[in-house]
Amino acid sequence: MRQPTLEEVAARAGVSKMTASRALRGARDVSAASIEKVKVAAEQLGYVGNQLALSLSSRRTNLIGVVIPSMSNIVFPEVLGGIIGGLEGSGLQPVFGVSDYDLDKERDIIRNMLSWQPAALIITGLDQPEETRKLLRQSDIPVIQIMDLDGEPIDFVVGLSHTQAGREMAEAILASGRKRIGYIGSAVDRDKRAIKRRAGFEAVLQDNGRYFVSVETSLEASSSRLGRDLTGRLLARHPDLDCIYCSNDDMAAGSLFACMKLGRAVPDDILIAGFNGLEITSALPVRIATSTSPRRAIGEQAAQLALAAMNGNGRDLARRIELRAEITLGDAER
Amino acid sequence: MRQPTLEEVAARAGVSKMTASRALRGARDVSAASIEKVKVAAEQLGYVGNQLALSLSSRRTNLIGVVIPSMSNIVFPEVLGGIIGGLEGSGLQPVFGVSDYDLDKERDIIRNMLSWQPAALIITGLDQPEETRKLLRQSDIPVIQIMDLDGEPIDFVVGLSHTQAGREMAEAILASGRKRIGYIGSAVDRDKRAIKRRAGFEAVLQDNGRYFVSVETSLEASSSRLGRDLTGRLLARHPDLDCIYCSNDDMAAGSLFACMKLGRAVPDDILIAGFNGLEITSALPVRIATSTSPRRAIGEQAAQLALAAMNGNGRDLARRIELRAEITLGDAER
DNA sequence: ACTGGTATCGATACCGGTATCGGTAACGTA
DNA sequence: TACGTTACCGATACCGGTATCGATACCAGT
Repeated sequence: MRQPTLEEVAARAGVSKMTASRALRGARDVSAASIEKVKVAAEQLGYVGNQLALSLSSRRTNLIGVVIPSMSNIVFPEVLGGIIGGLEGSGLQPVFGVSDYDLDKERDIIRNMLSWQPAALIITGLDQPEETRKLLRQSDIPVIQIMDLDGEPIDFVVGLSHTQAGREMAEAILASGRKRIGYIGSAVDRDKRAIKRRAGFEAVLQDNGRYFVSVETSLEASSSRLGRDLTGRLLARHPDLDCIYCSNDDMAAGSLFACMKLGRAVPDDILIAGFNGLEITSALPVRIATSTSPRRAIGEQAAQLALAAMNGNGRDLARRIELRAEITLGDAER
Repeated sequence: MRQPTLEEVAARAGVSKMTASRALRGARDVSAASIEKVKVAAEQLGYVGNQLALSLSSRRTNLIGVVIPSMSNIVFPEVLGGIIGGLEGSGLQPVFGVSDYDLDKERDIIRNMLSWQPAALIITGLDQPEETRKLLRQSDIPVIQIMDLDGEPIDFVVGLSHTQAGREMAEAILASGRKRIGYIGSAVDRDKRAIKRRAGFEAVLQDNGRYFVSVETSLEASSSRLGRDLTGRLLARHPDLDCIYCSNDDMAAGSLFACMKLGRAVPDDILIAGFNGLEITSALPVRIATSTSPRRAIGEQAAQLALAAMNGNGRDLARRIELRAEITLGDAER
């Protein structure tokens, strides 16, 4: 009554285990007649196969480990969608883990994944501590770090420079004539990439003899609610701001809603800028500025890179793929 | 230079493979001295372990297969978050698959997952065709269907009645005095649960001698942009609507934005109703109606049910856990 | 008739762990 | 002293597949 094994399928088909194995895998050295018999037997028994045995025996798995920091920020599920898409038809199975932006947790997840002997690993960010990096180097499989470019890659990296994204947004905003700029930030202790964007933004401000007029941050994860609340506080203290740079689009949406509630005209009176280019920004009644991160493309490219690296052409592969975030300022009427 | 095996760890520690295995697993029948030696050896070699061999040999895995229809609708990542949370500390590893609302794809994913011998399976919805159900029954592992309650469960089910949710929303809306109600729908061929909500809603309308004044639907996946566009069309034809029921909150947000753009007062002039209770609805400058689906709770309960069912107490477990969506009409000023 | 090649198949040895069970040493007890 | 118990350990047999290699049968060519 258990799941039937290959042995049983073979017995029923009147051939050896080995022949049955070959028949089901479509390998050579089997007669058409045998293939037919085995397929019929497998069908009748509802044979499913055992990947554990397969992988152990053949010493390769079809697993790709993927570690992301969060599930509640839609950006990462979108990256996963890209990875799944990029793996489509390759026969590879992604396995996910969520680190909650916790580097210790990330290490544990990676260790756990390695014990499944994955064919490759895709992890988020470049900020892994030495212990994790050692684990990854020892494992001797392709490691692809995604999302970020600012840092020292282990192996392959696909992403964008967040410092640069912050810098470009600052330049665009300054060019548009905004002068009194505030900042609201979420998860300021954990979200390394938001920190880099802010740093890039502030660097440009400084180069132009400016600085953030006011800053409101929180340890909480980003959300539109948090964006709304921090904006409320920011504007209570500094009603004269003409721009608010937000750690991401969730925050920016909330910031916009706070402005609407206060009767502030966006973007004429005050410009709201975020990051990611979430779908919702294209439906809002007024435009906010954002840089559209190529998150789906990052997933796809990472998946394809993983495939290529597994197939041995590791030598002549680009070890660094830079994708760019595209800025929309939203000053213009659509 | 390969990953070291248990054999090598044992050799280095000067004990047998078996003793090393026991030491690392914390099993009994090993002296403290041996445990120490083995742990040191494992540490020195950077031993990671091989789950494939472990699972094949012990005939049990720590895998829980999870199939969801989409990654781009934030609701499902949130369910996954709940599942991950519910599994925390149990040593179980969730493995995800995304079906894109495609039942054939779902079957293939399930077949693939079964070949990994998971300890349990969590799948979305109750609308699997017979072929898939047969596969699941044969597998002889606990199967937990989530999100929905309207249908015939295979084994366990955790969710809510979408028909009921639609019905309740209709009742609340009618009770608030709305009379001319329109509907906008997304993915109308695939999103079975949205279909059920609409059916429940319409049933109540009918009971009250009413009907949708107008309906706009699309095959596209739900998005705020689609909600905005469909609302635009709806109001162009029927400017006198005093309520729009949307297939979900993404659509409802877009619908709201369209109303704002048109200068319609929400909710006084026109009420927008959605489903899910997405985070964003709590930050909007005006309130929209929604039913908050207990999606994280569904994930958590499903995970706990899976744990319980695996541990053999299958007999005396609730086979059906009903959670309820909580309605917020949003008429009241907050 | 003999040789070599091709197509097909199966026996055997793994893969890297764990389950099981029997063996040995040390210790307590009659 | 003999015996039973307990603590600890390792040999062996798997788990369910695949890799590898040799065996067999059949055919064509000389």
